This record gives sequence, C-alpha cells and structure tokens, in this order.
Amino acid sequence: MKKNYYIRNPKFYVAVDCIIFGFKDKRLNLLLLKRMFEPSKGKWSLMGGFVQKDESVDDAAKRVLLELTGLEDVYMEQVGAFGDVERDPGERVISVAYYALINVDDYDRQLVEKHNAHWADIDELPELIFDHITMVNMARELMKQKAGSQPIGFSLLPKQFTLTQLQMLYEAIYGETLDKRNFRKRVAEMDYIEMTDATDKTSSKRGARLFTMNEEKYLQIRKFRI
Amino acid sequence: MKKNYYIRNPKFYVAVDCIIFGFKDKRLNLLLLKRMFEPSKGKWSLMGGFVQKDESVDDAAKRVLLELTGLEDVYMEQVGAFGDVERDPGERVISVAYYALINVDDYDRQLVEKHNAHWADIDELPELIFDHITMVNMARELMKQKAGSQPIGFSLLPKQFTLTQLQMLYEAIYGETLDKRNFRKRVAEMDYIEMTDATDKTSSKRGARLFTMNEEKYLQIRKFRI
DNA sequence: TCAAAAGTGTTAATAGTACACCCATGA
DNA sequence: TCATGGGTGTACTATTAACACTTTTGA
Repeated sequence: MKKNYYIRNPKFYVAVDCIIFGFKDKRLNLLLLKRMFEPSKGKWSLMGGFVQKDESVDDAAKRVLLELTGLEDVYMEQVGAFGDVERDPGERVISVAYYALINVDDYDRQLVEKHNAHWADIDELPELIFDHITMVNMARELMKQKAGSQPIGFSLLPKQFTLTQLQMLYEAIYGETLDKRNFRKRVAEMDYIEMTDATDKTSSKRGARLFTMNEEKYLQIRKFRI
Repeated sequence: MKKNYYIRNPKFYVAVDCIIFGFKDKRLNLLLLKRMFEPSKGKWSLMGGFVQKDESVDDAAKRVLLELTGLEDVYMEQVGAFGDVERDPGERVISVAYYALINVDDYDRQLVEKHNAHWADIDELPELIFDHITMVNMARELMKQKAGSQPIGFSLLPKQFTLTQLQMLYEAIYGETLDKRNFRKRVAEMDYIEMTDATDKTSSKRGARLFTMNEEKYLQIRKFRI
C-alpha cells in the first residue's frame, strides 16, 4: 500500500510570508503589520498565512497578498523556503517567502487598516519577528538583481510615469545615485518605454513628459538594462 | 492558549530534493536514481527525502546528500520550494530543492550503488518523475548565474586542476566555447588561483601546470568573473 | 525675474572580443 | 619527426562613465 512510503514521516505547518514593496516619497517601503495576536503580539511582522490543503504554495502567497491589499495579478517572486527548527518559537513552521511589487496608489486602504498594516521605509525598519529580517534582506537583494535585468520595476509605478520618477525608483532600488543623461540614454534605447502626449505638472512648473511601458512590445524585444 | 492560532491549519509532508552536479568527460552530469519503490517505481528521479522533526530543511538536504554520496561540507544552495497541489500524485508533498556541486572523484561508490544511482549527462537526461525536470532546469540556470560571479565551480574539480580543465568546466556550465587566451587572461588576474609546482601528464605529453584555488586569499579579494 | 525641475551630446576610459603561432614531449 | 595538447600578446570594438548648460513656466 503506497501510503506506507509517506506515513512514517512527520508533517509540518507550512506558511507563506510576503515582502510587499512599494515606492513612496522617493524610497522603497515595505508594508508591515503590527501583530494583533500571539505569538509576538504587538511586534512587527511581514504579512503571512498558512498554506491550505487545496492550494499550491504560490497560490497561498497570492491569497495572502490579496487578503491584505485587495490586489490580484501582482508581480511576485519566490524568495525561498525558511526551515530552521526554531524559527517560530510557538510551533515548528516552515515558511516560504515571496516578494511582491505593488503600486502604492492601488491598494485597498480599508483592508490594510483592518490588518493594522503600515508602510515602513526599507532603510529604517522596525525590529521584525522571527527570521523576517533575513527574508527581507534576501528579497531585497533578489529584487535588486532582477530589477537590473528585467523590467519589473514598472510594477512599483503608476501606469504613466515621468523619467525622473523612474530614475528615482532605480536609485532607491540600487541604493546609489545615477547619472541623469546616461539613465535617459538607456531608457531611450528601450523602444517599449513609450512617450505619451500627457505631462505631469505636480512636481514642476514646466511639467514632465509622462511615459508608459508597453508590455507586448517588450515581449518581442526582451532587452532590458538599467 | 497559543496553539489555537496554529491548530486549525493543515500540515504537510515536506521533502527535499537534491540536484547533484558533477563534472565528467568534459560535461556536466547529474547523479540520478532509478526509483526502487513506489510511487513511480523504475522511473528516474532526483535524490530526495523527507524533512524530519528535529532538523532544519537545510540540514535535511545535507543529510540526504550525505546518505547518497558520503560527502559532507559540500557547496549547496537552495533552488526554491515546489508546492503545486498535485506535484506528487501519491500524496500532497511540498518539496524544497537544493543543488550541490561535488567532485566526481570523491563520492562513496558503494552508497551510490546501493541507492541505484547513476550519472547522467545533463543534456541527455532521461525522463524524470513529478516536477523534477523543472527543479533541474531552475537549478542549472541558478548555478550558471552564480558560477559566473562567484568561484563555486572549483567544487566540481579536484583540489589541483589544469587551466584546460577549468576552461572545459566553464564551457560546460555556459554551454558555449570560450577563447583560450581571454580565459587565461582572466584567470591570471585572479591572484587566488595559484600555480603549483606540479604538472598533470594524463592528457598531454608535455604536461599541464596544475593550479589550486586559495580560499582564504579569495575572501580578502572577493572578485571573480569568468 | 527667478527659482526649480526638465531636458539634452560629447569625450575619455574601460572592458570585452577576435585572432595565430611557437613550445615541449613521448610515442 | 611528428602529432598532440600547452602556453602566450596585441589590436580592435563596444560599452560604460564622466561631465554642464539651456529650457520652460508659475509664483
């Protein structure tokens, strides 16, 4: 009987934790929650949840993100599994971390408030429970690598954005300033970053041209480097 | 009572699977086993095992590798968690994949034979069970990226190696031929790749100089690019 | 009229790529 | 003596990095 092969092995709670990146005030931010229940009530943590019987681990991460933000079809990537025996002092829980990139204009304010979640500057994080800071650091590094070679950064911006916004985003991701002319030269080479007719006047009197990312065009070209 | 927070959630079998790379006959090979038990008896698979109560997921991967090869202190890196509901048709199992780089001169032949394991050229793999081919492809890509920016390739070679061996290794990793002089120029710039007094005469009458990788020196410099 | 952000090219330095011959040795 | 793999340097090309001024406009 085939079950015998499995049955002598232990089972574990499996959780997912979401590192939710947003771009606010020229900086990368994370959406964190102040836990309202044990263990570690009152401390800060990533949004998480347990994998259920009928869902894949990836789907659990999507569900957890949806529960907090109301958002679907969000760019998400797995960071990895975190399986230290004592990582959660309450019970043995193996957690799979995912990072998500969201546009801070889009999420559901009421849901976020209900969960007691708040944005925190990624360079001024409060103390996090368990191994969440390790997850964050790995996610940040992974995202940085990915953002330099694939156009995932646009998920953090409105559909239309100025080149200054885009540059500030990449400066936040890389943690270093970039040369404006070199940056714009590279953007100009990417034909799928298209100029619109619209301008944005919120940050200057002159107004800045708004651009947009053409996903279909990118899929034909598939060249990206910032 | 804090257990209530966990108790209404399901538990899962958690497995680890090892993508074991070796460098044989100028090609990358994987150590695969022909399963001697259900499910999928007679089919080829990665070496795997279940995470136990008292061990971390990382430790489970190390244990599984040790069980098959007799090797410890091997370079291993996590590939990720694979959590599709139906990935194992026998039972719901969430698996965390790891890749390992071993020197094919070192492993324990008897253990490998006992497990009915064999080397297979990575470009001519037999059909693998479940989602193992996905794990292999992800591991290969990850390893390729890593090998280009960190000196992990040396784990696949004997402690002393010729530059021709090293070049053939990287050609196998990248899947493309490299220019001999450019390759050697780059190696020469890495001061922690040290020439020894010994030569290897197995592949030429003239004999080729043997080199070695000085780990401590690398840790001071931390620059690598091949 | 002036402050504040938008926009725009050229040059120098560096890194990467292409390429062909002599050397040492054992069979 | 010759077949085989080991070992070496230079010129060209492409990429990246450094750098400063003019434009527009609302207050």
